[in-house]
Amino acid sequence: MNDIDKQIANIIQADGKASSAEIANHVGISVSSANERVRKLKSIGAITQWRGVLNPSAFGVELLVFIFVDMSYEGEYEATCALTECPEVQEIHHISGPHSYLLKVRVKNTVALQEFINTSVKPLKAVVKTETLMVLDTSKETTEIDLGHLNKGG
Amino acid sequence: MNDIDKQIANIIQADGKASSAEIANHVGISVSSANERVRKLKSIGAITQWRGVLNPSAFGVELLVFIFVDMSYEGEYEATCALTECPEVQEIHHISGPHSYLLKVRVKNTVALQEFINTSVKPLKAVVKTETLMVLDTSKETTEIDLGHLNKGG
DNA sequence: GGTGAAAGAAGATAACG
DNA sequence: CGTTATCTTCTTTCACC
Repeated sequence: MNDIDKQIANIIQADGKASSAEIANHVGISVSSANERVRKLKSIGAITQWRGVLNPSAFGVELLVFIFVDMSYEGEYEATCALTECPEVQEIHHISGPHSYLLKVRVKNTVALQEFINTSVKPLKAVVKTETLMVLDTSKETTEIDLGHLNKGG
Repeated sequence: MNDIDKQIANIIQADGKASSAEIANHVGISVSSANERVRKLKSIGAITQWRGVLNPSAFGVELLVFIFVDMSYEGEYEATCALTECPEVQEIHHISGPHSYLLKVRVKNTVALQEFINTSVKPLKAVVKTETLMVLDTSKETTEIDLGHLNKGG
């Protein structure tokens, strides 16, 4: 994992459709070498997947919310497993602070949100309390990580 | 935008490397038709981009945090613009409730977090207060949206 | 909208320097 | 690690239903 690998990863995380030729040109190596590096980055789990990103509202999914979920220790594992299975749940984070978990959830509308909370969250044994934050507007949303100055702070 | 389009979008959001032939097979149309539908989904903005997803820890980015940012109205726009430019910031959501904004931020470690808050957040005029939630563990993280039962709740 | 065929581009593999 | 050659696969385009 040297600087060229990071450059390649950076290209791919910005454009999943970048061809091997484009990658090779940008980092200044041959196509076959670029191919080999991408293969290796994938095999060691540095690049985990390729995805198309959809515009939720184009599919009628208009609501984005974050939900704090407070859980008791008993049944915690089962609860997170159940939540993982919910297609509306995009992210599940175990967090520090007064709340146990933070969920990122996308649903069609408030009716669907109500239904999700009532049928998929509240029935879980471990769930003690929930607190929902409605997102009014999202000005940035990317999966890109900062590979620009990895020496920062370390 | 019919059912076949949604099926195609669903395949692509799960696997950005799915070939036209694979897509065509799965939805039961010809390769050229599948291609045309993908082109159209892209042109109408239903599919916004293709991305490779990196494993942050493979690149030394070990910390994920959510930061509540309270802002005054004055300078709010400039502040969000400035935050948008920060590579550490993956998401910026304007939210309801006592806090103004919720940021999703990835940095190398606590030192980098400290530096980010001190140099990129606190100096912004509109920023009144911040509250940082540390993520201890992430059990699910995807960009996929639920296209399975779009009639839910509507 | 959909199909199938053909030409061009890109990917994967292997031998060699 | 780069080059070249080869094989395979995907994409794009076009004429046609």
